[in-house]
Amino acid sequence: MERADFFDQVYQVVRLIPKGRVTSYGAIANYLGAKGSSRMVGYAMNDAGKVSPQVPAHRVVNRQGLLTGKFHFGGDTMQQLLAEEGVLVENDQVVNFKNLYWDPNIELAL
DNA sequence: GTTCTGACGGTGC
DNA sequence: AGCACCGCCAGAA
Repeated sequence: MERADFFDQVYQVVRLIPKGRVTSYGAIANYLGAKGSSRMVGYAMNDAGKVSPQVPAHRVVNRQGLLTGKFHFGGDTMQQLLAEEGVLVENDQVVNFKNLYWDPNIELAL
């Protein structure tokens, strides 16, 4: 069995997020089949800064497109990283979120 | 071993 | 339309 731990699965998907795109915790959880356990996804992101390679958790936002975990990045790091990729963030919220939304269930077409 | 929290989401009121 | 509560699963105290 692959040690495809739930956390590891999350990292894989997040790393597949194309530059300039964002996704939601629920979308990832849903893709992993853990629909409803979106909290686990966010919790997994807690280790995103210690796993290798670093997981672009800055591309993962909540359903509202709000950078809920920006505080965990240590300030506005998350917002700046997104800005570097062309994702405008205003008021801790992704601009044109629905337009930049990247759904693994669709893009990865499982 | 038990209890609580946690970077969310959906439904109910 | 906005606010509140409950539910999912796993790790940490």
